[in-house]
Amino acid sequence: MEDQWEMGLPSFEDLTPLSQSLISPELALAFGITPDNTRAQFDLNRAMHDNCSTFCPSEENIESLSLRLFSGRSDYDCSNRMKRGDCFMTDEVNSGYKDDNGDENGLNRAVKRPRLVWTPQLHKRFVDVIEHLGIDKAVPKTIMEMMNVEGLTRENVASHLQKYRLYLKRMEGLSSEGHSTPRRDSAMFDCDGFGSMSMPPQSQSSQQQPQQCNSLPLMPMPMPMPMVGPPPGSYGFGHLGLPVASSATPGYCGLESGAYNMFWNRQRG
DNA sequence: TATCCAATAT
DNA sequence: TATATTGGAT
Repeated sequence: MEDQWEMGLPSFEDLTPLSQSLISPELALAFGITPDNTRAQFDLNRAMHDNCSTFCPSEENIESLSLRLFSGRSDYDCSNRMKRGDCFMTDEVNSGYKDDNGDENGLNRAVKRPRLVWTPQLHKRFVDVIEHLGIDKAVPKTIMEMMNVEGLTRENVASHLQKYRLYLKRMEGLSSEGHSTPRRDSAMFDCDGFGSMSMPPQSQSSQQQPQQCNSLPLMPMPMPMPMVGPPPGSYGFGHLGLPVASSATPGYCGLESGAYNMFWNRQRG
């Protein structure tokens, strides 16, 4: 039961090793990518941060590759973004793209990280960690580290945590108003979408010893991002299993199926 | 300098 | 609405 979030996830064997090239030799050839400048030569951590769709386009998406690669805004604030770790420079593709700064050479361009989709599985892990730590000790960096999810950034977690705290606050408000049952919009943080709310640690967290929490292993296994795309082996989305959405193409890669939206059954009034 | 966090932007 | 980004505070 505690491990339900693992259901449907690829097995370890199913995952493509990061050391393995993510693009076919044919594609590499087509884009003029030599072994010296492929992903395998990058810092693997950096590679894990990439949107797989950027580098593993399905054949039918190849045409939009260059758009997706550089559809982010110009790198006007890149030094800051780099510092915050949410963009990186690439010299990988010379697509002829011309950005706002008139840079035609395709070098040292900032590539915007695709936005993360918090799947129920991912959120479950998030909540597990918070329960493990206790809400008072749950800060973005710690949560990120304990979640042990490849590619997940502190900013991702911070943003989600902010929202989660707002949710908790709202729930507190409701309970203090005498609502015995939370409204259905708590489904937002409903892990499985069927009412098994992941309640905040709050009172339990202070007494809870880590060993007593069996929802997280003490040495958490690295968790790949949930797969939401084509199965491994194809050149579609999902080699790294990054559940990312391009802001330029909302809903791309069938993200709806993994996102909260399908669980969001908000009732007003 | 790194991080947190609330406000704000997208 | 969900998530990213910003900027002040620590």
